[in-house]
Amino acid sequence: MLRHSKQRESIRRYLDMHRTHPTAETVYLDLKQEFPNISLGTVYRNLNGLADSGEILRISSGDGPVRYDGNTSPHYHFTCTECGSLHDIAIAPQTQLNALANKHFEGTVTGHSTHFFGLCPKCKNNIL
Amino acid sequence: MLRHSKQRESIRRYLDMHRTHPTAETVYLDLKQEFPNISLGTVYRNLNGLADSGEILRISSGDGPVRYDGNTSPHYHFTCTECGSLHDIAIAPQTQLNALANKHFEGTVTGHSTHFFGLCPKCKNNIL
DNA sequence: GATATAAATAGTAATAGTTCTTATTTCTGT
DNA sequence: ACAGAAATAAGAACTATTACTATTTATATC
Repeated sequence: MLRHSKQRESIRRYLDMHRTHPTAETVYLDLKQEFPNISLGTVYRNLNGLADSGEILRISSGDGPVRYDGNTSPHYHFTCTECGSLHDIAIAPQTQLNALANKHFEGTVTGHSTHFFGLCPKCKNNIL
Repeated sequence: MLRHSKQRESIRRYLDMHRTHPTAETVYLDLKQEFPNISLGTVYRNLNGLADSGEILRISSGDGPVRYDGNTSPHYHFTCTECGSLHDIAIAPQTQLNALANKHFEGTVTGHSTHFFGLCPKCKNNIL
């Protein structure tokens, strides 16, 4: 039986208000203002629970810590190879990729995860 | 100045002969037959060096250890959500994704990494 | 071939990110 | 109010990887 907790509610609200793709560590440090005794384990447990139930997204660039996203509407992500910043890319789900992959694979492809790389707007202009 | 080493040569050869997408740990344990004193650090250093110079590929599914691939010809990868096995998917580079992403992003998208998920042939048949 | 030098190694410590364990606290149904 | 179950805080443990350092090894030059 799932029970209410102030901490989980606060984590959910944090992700809903901040569209900064924070790490567990960032959420933890920020929520310490509200809950001085909150523990990192609680943040991880709840972030992963929320992600498992589809209320938030887990973003992994393949490098560095996992980031979380309160925006569950379909979109993709981008990491700047220069400064490491993470951005949203508003393109529709590329479901044709799954279909294409299925044609070339004996198993069943049900999904994919695509992460883009390049230069963010800031770094694009700061190139010396 | 880059110098020859028996260990690096053996690691390169291992990746060239085994198309099993091994982890650094697996390469380490297997090469111990040939070099009983080889160290895990040496394996990591060389795998990463080879990947940086484009001689092998680094594969990250976003979960678990990095895997390495001696097959540098363009292809994609798939992880079975049931058993965790990793497979090749022989589809051509989807460069149009970068173009599409660029249209919806202020920065410059130069590449992407796509990883597929689903059921491998074995697990597809073993569903009880 | 001997030798100097810089690169690579083995062995191990250290780190980053995350999960696990346990005693305590807090929900919530009765 | 209270019992039982779920969630928590605190910290230990774990996994994957990188860093450090003394020693070994490759290779350019003599």
